[in-house]
Amino acid sequence: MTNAGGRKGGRARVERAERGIPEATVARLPVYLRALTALSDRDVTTASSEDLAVSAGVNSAKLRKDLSYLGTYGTRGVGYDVDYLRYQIAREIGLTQDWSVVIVGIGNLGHALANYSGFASRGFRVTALLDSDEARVGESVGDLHISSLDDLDEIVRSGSVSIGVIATPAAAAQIVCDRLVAAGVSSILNFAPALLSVPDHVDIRKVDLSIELQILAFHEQRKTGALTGIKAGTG
Amino acid sequence: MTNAGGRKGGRARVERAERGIPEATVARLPVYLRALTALSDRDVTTASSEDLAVSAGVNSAKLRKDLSYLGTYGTRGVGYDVDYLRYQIAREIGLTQDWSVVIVGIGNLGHALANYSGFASRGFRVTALLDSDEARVGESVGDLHISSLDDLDEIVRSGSVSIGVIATPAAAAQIVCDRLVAAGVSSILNFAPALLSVPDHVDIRKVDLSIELQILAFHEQRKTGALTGIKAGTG
DNA sequence: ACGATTTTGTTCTCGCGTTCACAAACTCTT
DNA sequence: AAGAGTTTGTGAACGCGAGAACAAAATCGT
Ligand SMILES: NC(=O)c1ccc[n+]([C@@H]2O[C@H](COP(=O)([O-])OP(=O)(O)OC[C@H]3O[C@@H](n4cnc5c(N)ncnc54)[C@H](O)[C@@H]3O)[C@@H](O)[C@H]2O)c1
Ligand SMILES: NC(=O)c1ccc[n+]([C@@H]2O[C@H](COP(=O)([O-])OP(=O)(O)OC[C@H]3O[C@@H](n4cnc5c(N)ncnc54)[C@H](O)[C@@H]3O)[C@@H](O)[C@H]2O)c1
Repeated sequence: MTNAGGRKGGRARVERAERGIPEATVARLPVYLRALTALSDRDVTTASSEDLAVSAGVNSAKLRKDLSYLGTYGTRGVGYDVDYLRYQIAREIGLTQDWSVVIVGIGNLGHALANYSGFASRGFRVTALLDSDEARVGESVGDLHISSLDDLDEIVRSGSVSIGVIATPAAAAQIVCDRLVAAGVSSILNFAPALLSVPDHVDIRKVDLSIELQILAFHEQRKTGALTGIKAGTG
Repeated sequence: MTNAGGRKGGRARVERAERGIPEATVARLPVYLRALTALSDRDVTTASSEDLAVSAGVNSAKLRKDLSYLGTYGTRGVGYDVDYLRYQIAREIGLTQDWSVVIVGIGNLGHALANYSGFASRGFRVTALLDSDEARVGESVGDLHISSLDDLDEIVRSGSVSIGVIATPAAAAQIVCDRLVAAGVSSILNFAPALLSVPDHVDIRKVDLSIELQILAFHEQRKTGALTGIKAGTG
């Protein structure tokens, strides 16, 4: 009776794809990479999964399982060679090549991103800054100068740009996104607080600072037992 | 034989806590809030779970289940009253009160955050900007001027600050974090690419743009079939 | 008044991710 | 060379979250 509906039929036997790395693992690989770099900088040549796990802030079993998806790079009884593992993870992520990035919307946030040196050091090369505000076009930020959005197609094509960063107001985000996609960009990082729709072949990730603060506020409210709900009082 | 080890004993019967909202749900509440605000701005007074789900970019069953953790705010056969639901979610998150925020590290990113109007409109009030660089102290950014880190304790105490944002270089992040905690801040948003350790009663969230780009790069590499691994060639 | 229609709230099932636990594989000591 | 010690890689159990499905509850039409 509980199961009156149609049955689901046979279980879809999913052959473990040759290279099917779980999404949760992918998100941790950069963390491991950072931990390995830190160890390498301290001239540590070998590290156990426990050492690495501490550096990365995760459980050691999880770390070992994550690494096992990439291959068998450790030595039982010894641990992992720091530089070797670092290279393997970098290769897996795709950091053995440089990636060209365009930033669209060079306002407060766009300026900060354009000036950030931490991208280049991780293999991301900001090749163009775009803005629709004609007053801003031509202005220079760091090594680059701001180009018009109309040059997008040419820039993407000639610069092999595959990653686009959206730092425009929310109202413009979808339009900018569409233009990026049309120009051939297939990965997008969105800072605007807006829901963007993209074709299947395009990957999109969002960073929303307001949401982060709201999540903190939720827990903060629980901690302080502020169940009265009304307090505040900044006139 | 497979199960030779010690058994785990009785199952921990977890009474569904009166207010045990799953973390995944908490993370989506701000998204629903934004969707509701957008609908309200368009003078929509009532919305079904399907309408809302589309606006928020989630599955409608998931949305209904999420909302059911908060209470019974819908009407069967009708849907949800937009403004009423919006208030209930805001109250649940804790946005019926203002939250004071301090930003530490007023460099590229800190400036952008300080100038961002989107925080205030969501109930977050930046009450102080702190930097260790004496040359910067006194400089004004928007309405505020930059204070010395030494004033942290006084600022936190007198301003009821509960949320701290770290936008310093990674090397300074842990020290700054410790000082925030010592001053009484119990929620921290960290932009520095560093692993921070905090006491149990402190919540910490991180935003790491490099990690986001690396995740995009991983998928991008798969898409372009760039399995050769060696290419790049920026001299 | 009552059946048809709509839509919520909730139950159930499935799959993913986390963690424990341990055999296999390696090094080190004697 | 053999045993003791160490650490990886992985099988298995478990818990959480996603989504399908449906009964309950409301409105609408006649
Ligand atoms: N500044 C922050 O710290 C911060 C924090 C969180 C979220 N955000 C979000 O990031 C985005 C940018 O924020 P900001 O503070 O830099 O805003 P901003 O107003 O300072 O900058 C926006 C820039 O985008 C440009 N622009 C507008 N429409 C455009 C279009 N169609 N094509 C190209 N460029 C266009 C504008 O000319 C401007 O230079 C916003 O969506 C904001 O909500 C910013
Ligand atoms: N700028 C970006 O777009 C961006 C992107 C991703 C990550 N980040 C990260 O955000 C952080 C800040 O980046 P940024 O570009 O603004 O750097 P920045 O160098 O421009 O600014 C850092 C600021 O922190 C201050 N500072 C240093 N030590 C301090 C201390 N102990 N106490 C208080 N203040 C201190 C400095 O005086 C400076 O004003 C870095 O960790 C960076 O990796 C920045």
